[in-house]
Amino acid sequence: MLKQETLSKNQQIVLDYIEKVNEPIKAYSILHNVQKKGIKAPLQVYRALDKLVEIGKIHKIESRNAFVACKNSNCQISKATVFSICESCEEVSEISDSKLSKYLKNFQDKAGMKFNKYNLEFFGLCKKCSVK
Amino acid sequence: MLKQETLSKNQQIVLDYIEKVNEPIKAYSILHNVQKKGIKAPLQVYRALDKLVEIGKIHKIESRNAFVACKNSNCQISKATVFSICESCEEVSEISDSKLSKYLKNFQDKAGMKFNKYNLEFFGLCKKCSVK
DNA sequence: TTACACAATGTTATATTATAACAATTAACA
DNA sequence: TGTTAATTGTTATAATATAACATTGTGTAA
Ligand SMILES: [Zn+2]
Ligand SMILES: [Zn+2]
Ligand SMILES: [Zn+2]
Ligand SMILES: [Zn+2]
Repeated sequence: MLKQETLSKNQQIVLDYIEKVNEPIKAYSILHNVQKKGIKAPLQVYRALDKLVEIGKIHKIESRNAFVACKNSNCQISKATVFSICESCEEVSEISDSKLSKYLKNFQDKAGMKFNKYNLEFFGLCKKCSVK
Repeated sequence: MLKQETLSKNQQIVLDYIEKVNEPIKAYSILHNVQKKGIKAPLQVYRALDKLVEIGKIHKIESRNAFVACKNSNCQISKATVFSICESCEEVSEISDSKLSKYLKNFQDKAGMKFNKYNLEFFGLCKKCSVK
């Protein structure tokens, strides 16, 4: 079987919603908001989320247990993610910095581990919250 | 009041256990293992964990919801953490690489955010699991 | 076309992780 | 000593995530 190129019904419903809200959102919040589309149980959401993360359409913000759509068309594999998170307003942005990416991709630890993935989360204050 | 320099009873019990096991461990696993010391409820564990994270004695591995003792005497503030995680055996190590630290500390994103903290998790296969 | 394999779905129940709320106690300090 | 903040104890509950199993859909190949 060829690799799936179209999303299934539930996957599409969940992705549509995540792309619409355009900010990190939690699984149960997704559930509440797609119930009118026929998705009834947490598992249906989590399964869709798993798949969408796997194919890089969305990312999980680990420190927040939240999911956000990928806006970075070139990270379709979800293997190298960098986010900035405002600790005041919780605004999250995906950072796309080729120099940083290259640096991290090539990073070698002393124990000789073979890395195939990383996730970096920066925390601080966004511009708006800095001036408050 | 001066900044606390000694740990409270529950904080010390939890820290002792985390340092003893010397690998990432989950909150409820800690709970089960310190019940003989008189800690009875999840909240007692979580409160101790919060404090220990805050003062940098332990770190949270966000992608695993687990906690590990800090072995890196110079990151007493828990504001700049880097881990390698083996996706096969789940071994976790704290990476201390001054060049990487400096690079990340000085990283500036395009939106002008002021960062005061970061957490980086690398995923891959450790040496042992690579040869399997 | 039929049979197969696999992906996706539906559903119920349950496991795991974490916090709310409130009362009581202890420790630091002016 | 009186005041404040930190810590503890306790019960209940919220929030996040998965197990298990039956069913349906979909692409592939005999
Ligand atoms: Zn992305
Ligand atoms: Zn902000
Ligand atoms: Zn550390
Ligand atoms: Zn390993």
